[in-house]
Amino acid sequence: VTAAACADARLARPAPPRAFASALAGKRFTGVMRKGKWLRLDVEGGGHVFSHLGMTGDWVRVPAGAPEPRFERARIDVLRRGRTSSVRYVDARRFGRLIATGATDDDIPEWTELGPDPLADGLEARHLSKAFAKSRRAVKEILMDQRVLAGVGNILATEAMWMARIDPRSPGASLALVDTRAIAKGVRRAIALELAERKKYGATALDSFFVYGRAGEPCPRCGTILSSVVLGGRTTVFCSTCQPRR
DNA sequence: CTCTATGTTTAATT
DNA sequence: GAATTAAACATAGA
Repeated sequence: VTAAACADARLARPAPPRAFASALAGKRFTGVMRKGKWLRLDVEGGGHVFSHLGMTGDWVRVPAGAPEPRFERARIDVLRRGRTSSVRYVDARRFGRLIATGATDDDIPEWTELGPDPLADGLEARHLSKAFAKSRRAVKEILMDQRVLAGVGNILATEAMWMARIDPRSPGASLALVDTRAIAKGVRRAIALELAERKKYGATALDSFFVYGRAGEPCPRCGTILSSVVLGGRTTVFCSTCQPRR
């Protein structure tokens, strides 16, 4: 591996620190794991590389020696079976993270504090009950809390609440066990549906959501015009008729 | 020019 | 101290 640009923190712009490159050069990646929106690569001899794509980040593979893609922030060239391939981290808005930890460091708090990943670890209503109990926060904000569930963001949370037929503003503590079960099922279904869509149409920007991004359009279930509110700084679309408040 | 955007962190306020 | 809210980050595209 050879690597250029970027040590840790915010994909620092001006003069990229050398730490990233020196932590990786000549090493081998020995494993990879995903948890929620984070990716963790194991580096031979200890240490990790952590990657989070933020809103607009992406890893793209380009032929060796290809010109630098627009918005490239970091580059990793890998020698494999005698051939060099190049992966570039591109991120227009720079909300992503790319962190190389030293051999003596291990996991970073952003990784350690993540809750269970619904896809990899499964999701039981029991787990959500604990997070909902005693909380007055809006249930959708709790779902998006990465310490509660890893990987559920605005799209999945919005879709899951619509599937569960519950107003996303409902306080966590107001939910009955049946509600919690419906929400757990909604999260699982929203993930399964999105994965199926991606399998079918590839990783291009998706638009096949029931309610996300559809404020002002009729609810696909009952025809009511979909409403929009802001929860935890995120636009939240829901149906005021078939998602009653608890 | 104005508004919004698939996410998280941090400061300020209640 | 806990919880909530606003602001910040940086840029494209409508």
